[in-house]
Amino acid sequence: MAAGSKSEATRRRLVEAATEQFRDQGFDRTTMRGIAAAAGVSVGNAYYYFSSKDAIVAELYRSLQDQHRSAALPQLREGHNLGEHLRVILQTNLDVLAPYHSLGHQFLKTAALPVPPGTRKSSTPADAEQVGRGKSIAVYRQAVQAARPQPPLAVRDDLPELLWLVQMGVTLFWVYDSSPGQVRSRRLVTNTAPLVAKLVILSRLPVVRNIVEDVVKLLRGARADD
Amino acid sequence: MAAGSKSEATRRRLVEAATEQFRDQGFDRTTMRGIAAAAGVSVGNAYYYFSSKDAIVAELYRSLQDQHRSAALPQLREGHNLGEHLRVILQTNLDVLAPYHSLGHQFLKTAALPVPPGTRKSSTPADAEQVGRGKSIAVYRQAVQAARPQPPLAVRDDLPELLWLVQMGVTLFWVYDSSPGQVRSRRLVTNTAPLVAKLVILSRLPVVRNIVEDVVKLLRGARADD
DNA sequence: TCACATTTCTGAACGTGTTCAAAAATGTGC
DNA sequence: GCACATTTTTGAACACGTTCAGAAATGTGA
Repeated sequence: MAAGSKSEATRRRLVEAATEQFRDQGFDRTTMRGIAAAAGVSVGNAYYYFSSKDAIVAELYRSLQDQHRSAALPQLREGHNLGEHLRVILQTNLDVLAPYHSLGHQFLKTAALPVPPGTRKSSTPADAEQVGRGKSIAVYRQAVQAARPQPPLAVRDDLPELLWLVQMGVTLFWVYDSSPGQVRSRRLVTNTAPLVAKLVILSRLPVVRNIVEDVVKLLRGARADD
Repeated sequence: MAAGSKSEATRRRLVEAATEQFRDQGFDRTTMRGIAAAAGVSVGNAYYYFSSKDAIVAELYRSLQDQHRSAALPQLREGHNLGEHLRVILQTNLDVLAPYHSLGHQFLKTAALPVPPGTRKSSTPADAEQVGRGKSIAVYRQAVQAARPQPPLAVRDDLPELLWLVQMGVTLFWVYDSSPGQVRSRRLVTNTAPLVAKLVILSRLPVVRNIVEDVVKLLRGARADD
């Protein structure tokens, strides 16, 4: 067997126990002692694999992001329009996240949003950004590429990142959506997708295109590193 | 003296001690024991006045919102254009929040965003919304009213709420802005204000107005109560 | 097999937010 | 002033996330 497979097994048991308890009892009622017990190890040992309770949540979020990608990508069939693609991706996102709605706030805190100030690791220059941002944008790049009709050239390059921002917004809404089953978030997706698609089409008009360009510039300026 | 003035004094001492420690040491390093000690009372007594550490943060946020209103309103001089007003309000907001940047995430969690699902108090039908939402929107109503030239009639009614949403977005950005002194948030404000103002002017054009109307409908639909 | 280094694991201990029974202080009707 | 209810205060106690010194298990080279 591969070296460290025993270690990997322990780690996997911890993740599985944690995932189950997070899903069934939410964040607060899930304790490190409970996770460790369910995984058959001591508390201290859980901390050998995960530096904090939040770190386990972050791992869970990463895994959900992967599930989302795997579920969404095969549905991006060539020839559908952009609105359809956007709707599918956003809905799949909510589907995957749904069982963990009570963890939503932790997802934001520990993974979805930029690193909170004060905590840094200066490893490689390519530092850790929001979890899965790059990969998520890649999904939208695929969605844009496969869409028929093709979005106007003027916005095509920036579109994947903008659509990812829309996803972030929807996810933010979902996190704080207290409606039963988060119906309101589902409705938001239903309504947002065609609206965004319409907006993309309209960006052929100079007025709209200029606005979009301004917004893109605004976001770039906000991201600039000094 | 008014009845309960001794009690109010204790409460005030707690708030002052907490505010100072939150400002100087941030959220985590401020302890309930520390707050209680600085206020000259026991831990348990602090919980007689505030049901949790978060509740003190919520109170602080409420007070900062009031400060923001008091500082922003007198600057809304008749005759300035909407972009100026928006810039002033947003900048004042960051000015007031600045000393408490390390509390930003708590602000979001406990006050700025809608109540997290699962926690409810069924008092009066008019339930507690986001802290100060109504009052904040009133500031923007005033800003719109005093602006010259007046925004197009088509969007004038919805504008205050939309501008408040912009403020929420900027605040969200600020919370997770790790640039020194949150310069990026300041720049975001500088760039956002004129862009929004330009957009408002453009909403005279049918295309743009329709988009804005669609967005408003979208947000109303998301807020609807089933 | 042995000696030693590294990885994995343990459980007690610390400081935290929060709760609670009961004490002290204050108010109220007479 | 006195009995009693109410408000205010106390400090011990609980469960939690996290840390840590060291024990056990596993790997490594001879």
